[in-house]
Amino acid sequence: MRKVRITDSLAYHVYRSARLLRRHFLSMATSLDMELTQEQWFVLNKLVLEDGRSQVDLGEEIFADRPNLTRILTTMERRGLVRRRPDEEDGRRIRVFLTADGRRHHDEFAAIVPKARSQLFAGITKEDLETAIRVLARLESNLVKDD
Amino acid sequence: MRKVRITDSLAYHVYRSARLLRRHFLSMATSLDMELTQEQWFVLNKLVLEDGRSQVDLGEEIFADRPNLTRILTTMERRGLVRRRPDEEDGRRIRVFLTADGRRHHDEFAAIVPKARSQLFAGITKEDLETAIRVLARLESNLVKDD
DNA sequence: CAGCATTAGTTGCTATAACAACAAAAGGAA
DNA sequence: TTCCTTTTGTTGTTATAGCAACTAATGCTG
Repeated sequence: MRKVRITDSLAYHVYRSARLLRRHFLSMATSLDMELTQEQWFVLNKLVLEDGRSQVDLGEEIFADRPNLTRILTTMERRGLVRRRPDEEDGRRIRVFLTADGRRHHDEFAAIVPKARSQLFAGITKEDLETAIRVLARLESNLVKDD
Repeated sequence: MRKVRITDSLAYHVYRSARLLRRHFLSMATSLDMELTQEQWFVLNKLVLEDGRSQVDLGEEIFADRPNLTRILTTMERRGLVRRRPDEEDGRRIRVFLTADGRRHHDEFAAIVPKARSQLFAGITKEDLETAIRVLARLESNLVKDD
C-alpha cells in the first residue's frame, strides 16, 4: 500500500493553519486588552452588518451548529457584548443584538485587521491568495453537498 | 471606516474548511464503524511512519500543544490504539507505540483516503490545489515566525 | 557536588466542536 | 380544532484548543 503522508495533504494544512490562525487571533485580542475569541469576532462582525438576527441566521453564516452558538452567545452575553431578546412575532426565535460595548470591541478589533492581514500574507501574491480562497470555497461546497 | 467582511477573508475560509473537514472526517470514520477523530488519525499516521516517538516529537508535527496531546493520547490509550512506555534513557520522556489495533485502524482508514480526496477535490485543478497548499504553508510559516 | 534553569509531561480552567436528546412554539392537514 | 411535523433553542456528554501552573527528571554552572 502506498503510504499516505498527511503532511502533504491540503486537509493537514487547513487544520494546521486553522490552529495557528486561532492562536494568532487570541494573541491579537490580548494585545488590545480584549478577551475575544475568533468565533466571537465572527459573531460581532455579522451583527455589525445586520443587527438583531436570530441564532439560526447567525449560525448559518459562521457555520457554528446550534448548540455551539447557544454557548458562544451565552458567554458573549455574560461578557456584555450582546443582548438576547425574544422575537415578538415568533415565540421560538431569539434575536441577538450588539451592545455598545460589543460595538466598541468590534471597532477596536476591526481597526487592526488590515495590518494583521498584511503580516499574515507577506510573500503571497494577490493571485495566489485568490486562488487559495477559491480552492477552499470549492472544497467547502463539495463538503456541504455530500451532507 | 471601511467595513471588514470576514467572509471575504482567507482566515474565514480556513476556519470554515477546517470545520467541514473535521465533520467530514468523523462521518468517514463512522462509516467504517470506527470512533476516530482527525487528530487521532494524525497521530496514527505519524506513528506508522516512525513508531516510538516521544510526545514532544509527535506534538511538533501534528502541532497540538503538550496538554492537548497528553489528553489525545490518554483517550487513544484508553481505546487501545496506542501504548505509552517510559523512555529508558531519559526519565522525563514517554515513548508512544502503536498497538496492533491501532495499526489496523490506521490501515483501514488509509485505504479510503484516496477515494475521499478525489471527492473533496472535485472541480479543483492540480495546479490550483498545489497553489493552495503553498499559500497555506507560507501562511503557517508567517504565523510561526512571529511567536 | 550544590543550586538553578530547562525540558517533558500532567492537571486545572475555560471555550469551541460534534452529536443526541429534549422542550416549546409554530404550522399544516384531516 | 386536534394531531403531527417542523423549527428554534437548550442541555448533556465527550473531545479538542489555549493558557497557566505544577511536578519530576535532566543538565549546566560555579
